[in-house]
Amino acid sequence: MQLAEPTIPALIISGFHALSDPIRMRVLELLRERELCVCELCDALGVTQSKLSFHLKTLKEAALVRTRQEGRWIYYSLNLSQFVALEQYLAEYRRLGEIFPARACQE
Amino acid sequence: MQLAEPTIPALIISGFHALSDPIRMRVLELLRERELCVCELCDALGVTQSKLSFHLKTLKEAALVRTRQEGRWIYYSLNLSQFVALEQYLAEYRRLGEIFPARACQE
DNA sequence: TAATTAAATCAAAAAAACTTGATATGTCAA
DNA sequence: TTGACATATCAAGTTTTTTTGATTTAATTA
Repeated sequence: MQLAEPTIPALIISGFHALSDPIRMRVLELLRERELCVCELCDALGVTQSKLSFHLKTLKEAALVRTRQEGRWIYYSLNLSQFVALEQYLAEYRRLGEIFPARACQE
Repeated sequence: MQLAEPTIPALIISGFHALSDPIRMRVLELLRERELCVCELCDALGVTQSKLSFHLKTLKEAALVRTRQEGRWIYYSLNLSQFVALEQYLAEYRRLGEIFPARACQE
């Protein structure tokens, strides 16, 4: 992945990138219910530990998840504030629509 | 890119993927001002026509932009409804935070 | 301490995304 | 018509991302 323009924060780009993979999306959807450790996620998703670890790292680097250690387990949970940050980035576009509403009758 | 779970619509995945590249992001930011034709975007971004065409196709397949032909020019503009769709997908996660607020004093 | 388990890391292979330069397509103007 | 221009497409090469299997690290239990 190439470097972003200064105007586009790296966490925004890496956040959207993290959201663009089905396995990672499924991880996030599972974490909506509650925090889960890696082996629970492995079981639920039916993917190898090593593969999952790769995707968890991607999610963590994008700040979409947090981790917490308990004994030898690492529990993953959602970092909602980063979801909000991405949502707000998109919301900037919607505000535009309110300023310049699409003209009717133009396709 | 792998196939998504049935629960995750393809346009959501491809939308986030389209948003994960700096060139495409810059295109979208330029289009916030007004619709632009390909050559205007080329000039503004300083990228080759062929490269830009590749990225525009990605954006279009993700339904983030629309096109309109005028003579030999193709004008690109934002498709705000798809931005809203992505925003709403993320907003589902925020709703969660309201239901299960993060406990204070925990890291 | 030795064995076991959870998870991360690494290197190599595979797959996907992106770039490049050339060519094709369609539109307009001379 | 012919030529010029705007854009899309294509094939080849390059880079990045993802997968795989093996290994490592760290924590726990026997």
